[in-house]
Amino acid sequence: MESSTVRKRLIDELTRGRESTNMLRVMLYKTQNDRECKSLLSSKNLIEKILDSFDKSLSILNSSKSNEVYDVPEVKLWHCDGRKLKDFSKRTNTSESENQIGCNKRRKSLETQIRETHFASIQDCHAWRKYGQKFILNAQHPRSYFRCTNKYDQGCQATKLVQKIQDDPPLFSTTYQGQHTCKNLFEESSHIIMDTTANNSSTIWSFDSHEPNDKPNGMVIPTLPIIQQETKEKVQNLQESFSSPSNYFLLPDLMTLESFGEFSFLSSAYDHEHVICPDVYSGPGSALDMEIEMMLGSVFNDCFQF
DNA sequence: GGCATTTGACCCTA
DNA sequence: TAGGGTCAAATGCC
Repeated sequence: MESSTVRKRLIDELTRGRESTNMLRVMLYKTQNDRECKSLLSSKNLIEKILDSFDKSLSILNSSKSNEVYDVPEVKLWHCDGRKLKDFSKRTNTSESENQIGCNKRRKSLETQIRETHFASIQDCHAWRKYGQKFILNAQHPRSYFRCTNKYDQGCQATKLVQKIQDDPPLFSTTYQGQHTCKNLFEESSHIIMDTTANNSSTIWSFDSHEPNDKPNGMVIPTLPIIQQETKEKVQNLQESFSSPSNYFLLPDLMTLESFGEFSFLSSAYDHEHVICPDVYSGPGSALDMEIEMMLGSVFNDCFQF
């Protein structure tokens, strides 16, 4: 089969799967607040579609005799201990070792993880502070450096660097270095809010689509959840309990987003008084959401890197 | 005023 | 020595 055809089929199938997954997620949240569970049957159908997409994609891959033309990433995570790193950008005159981001040539020795996404990573739920930006040799866009905001008060050594590696559709590569050793107050706060929502179901999770053309590859980017009045007070109390104004727990990574100016459509939600990070505002289905996001989201994100 | 971001300079390593 | 990573003063925003 011709490589371009295979590629197109793969993208089509994966796109379908991704759209279905997003729809499923919306349904699950809807079901969460809908005691009648009307959408359960449709959810089952969606799951079948997703599985079908996966099966077809795998079938296409398996039926191809060589993998040299597809450039499908085989490794999702790369480490600095000698395991393979993916070519990070369109460098042409550099050696392979120089293409290994954060490795070999530089001082980094901490464990490194690389993720490529169509957005600048908005759901890791850690507060990051930008401490540098630099144009990298042969890179089209500057690389931004972030450290955990708890670096000094808790000694957290986690850092990440974000680089835009493609314009259309926007593609970012985020390299996480080191583990968070800080106490993640997001997790604590989520428990408080979970209890609240479990009792009164006053939450609205809005996943309305924006303009389709605003999103790369027709991705459905959910709008941020809005907390209604009943939870407002508890969130305010939560915010007041934070000891320092330097702890910007509300949508920390949107700052990252905005630093790239690519997702200004989120600004309205970002400015909303009661908007918090989706991972923070964890309703009863939040664990499932995280799993979906981590498992399916990362899979599809990686698959789109042809 | 306090905080985050920007940016030039410096540090460190291959 | 080149170049990526980090620091810290300057600047801007709220």
